[in-house]
Parts: sequence; C-alpha cells; structure tokens
Amino acid sequence: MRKRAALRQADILGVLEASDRPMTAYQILERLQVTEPDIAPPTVYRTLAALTDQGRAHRLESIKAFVPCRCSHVESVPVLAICEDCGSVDEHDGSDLLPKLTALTDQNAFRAERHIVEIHGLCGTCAT
Amino acid sequence: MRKRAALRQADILGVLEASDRPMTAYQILERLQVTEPDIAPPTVYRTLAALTDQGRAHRLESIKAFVPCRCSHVESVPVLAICEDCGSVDEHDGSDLLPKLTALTDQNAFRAERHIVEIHGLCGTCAT
DNA sequence: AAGTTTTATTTTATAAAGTAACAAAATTCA
DNA sequence: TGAATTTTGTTACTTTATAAAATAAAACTT
Repeated sequence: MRKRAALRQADILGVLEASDRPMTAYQILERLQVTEPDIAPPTVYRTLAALTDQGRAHRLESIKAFVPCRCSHVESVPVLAICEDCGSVDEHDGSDLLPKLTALTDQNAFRAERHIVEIHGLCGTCAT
Repeated sequence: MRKRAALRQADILGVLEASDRPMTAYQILERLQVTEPDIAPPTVYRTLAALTDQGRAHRLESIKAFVPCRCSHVESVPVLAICEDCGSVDEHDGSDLLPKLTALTDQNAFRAERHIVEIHGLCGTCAT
C-alpha cells in the first residue's frame, strides 16, 4: 500500500471514529477540507472504498452513509442497527445468521460473497 | 387511494414485472416517457415509495434499483440475492431469520421496524 | 543514482439519484 | 355547488457518485 493512501485512510477513519453518528461522503469531505482545502470527492470515495474493502469501515446502504467498524473487522455478516429517531448506529456480529442465510439460497446454487444486513428501528433510548 | 395513483402503480409494477433485471428509477422513468413524455422524476419516486410501502416492490439498497415483489408481499424479512455477474435478483422469505436478528439487538432494547437483507454473489448459472 | 516504466492520485467535469417547494388539478363532503 | 382537503404535476435544485484526463509518486533497470 502506498504511504499516502495509508495516511488518508487513517485520516478518514479518524474522522469517522470521532463522530457518534454515521457520516456521508460529503460530510467527511467537508471535514477534511478544513485542513486540506483542495481535496475533492474522488479522493474521499476512493479512500472509503479501500476502508470498506478492508472491513475497517462499513457503508450503510440504506442511508448512504459510513461508520467505522467497531467489531472485529472480520465478521462475516455485519449487522447494523440504525435508529430512525436519533440516527445512532450499533454494530453487531451476525455470523450465526450464516447457516440460515445459506439455506435460503442453497437450492439455487447461489454463491454468496457479501451479506448486507441493516435494521431500521428505534434504539433503546429513543424507544422509551 | 386515488384512481390515478392506482393506475400509475399498476403501470410501474408492470414495467418492473416485464423486466428480468432490477431497474433504477431513471430507467423506469425513461420507459414511461415513451408513452407519456411529460412524466418527471418525482412521479416515479412517489409511486415507487407507495409500492415499496405496500410491499409490492422492493428497493435494492445496495444497487439503487427496484424489483417487483415476487413473494407474498407480507414477508417480514425479504431476502434479495443479487448476482454480480448477470444482475439477476432472486427473492426469498427470510422470516425465520427473525429470532436471531432479534436476539442480536435485544440487549440494547432496540425496536426493529424494518429489516434489509441483501446478498451479493453469483447465481447458480453464473457460478459454474 | 538517472532515466524509464508503471501505478496511484488528483483534478476537472459531469453523470446519476433523489427531493423541496410550489402550482394545478382532482376529490371529498358540507 | 363550491369551499376545504388531498393528490398530482412541474420546476428547479441538492446530494451522491464516477469517468476520464492530467499529474505525481513509486518501482524498476541498468
């Protein structure tokens, strides 16, 4: 990996970790531009792609935003619980969903490569 | 429900059903504009929102596209298996994932309202 | 180490996806 | 019918994401 790539990744992961809410690519961009005004969207997207590929961050597909991975980075099935009220996200390891997920697609000989599991609802605090 | 809304919904569902691939909102729009040139994005998005609310269509969050529901329309957990090679999508009823999904978020008193489960991989035909 | 090739990164520009806000039309119901 | 309500259409725009060309960095070669 190139040095600069690694630095950018650490940078962006730091931004994500410093936030208690998921951030969109453009929110991250804005944040980075405070210190480096010349950064453009492709830089952010490329770096986020690297981070998600490595499992160091997750993209919340249903809300187009990103969170740092707070689990082991090697979960086979990350489960992201999104609060629709306050916007907070909790991450869980859904590895033991795998047998049932596999059973569902097995008859079709589907070969799974990546699982996306997101739950929308209300977090403990907001539900009460 | 208003008559025109019902017609539009049937219209768009028909377009989706006639396709063997998921369609983006703008692909649907283009298709509709063949016969009704004045239709604009909000019409399509509004109608798609109604259809997905009713469970008559699903939005594939990870690829920003839509498919008609080919299950019962009342599945608690639709599971969509997306082939990364040919783009085909198979729908399964993942209702029996529910206990384990619930167990994951229970300790946090999270109240789930909607589950999103998508699997990326290779379909039987493309995997061989 | 200098020059050459390869690969990665930045820049520019634009494409694609989605929505806010208001205007017009249809529907409801007194 | 006609005033109130809701739905639909229109315009314009915002947000999200990426293609492609230009530039810079790293790696290789001798």
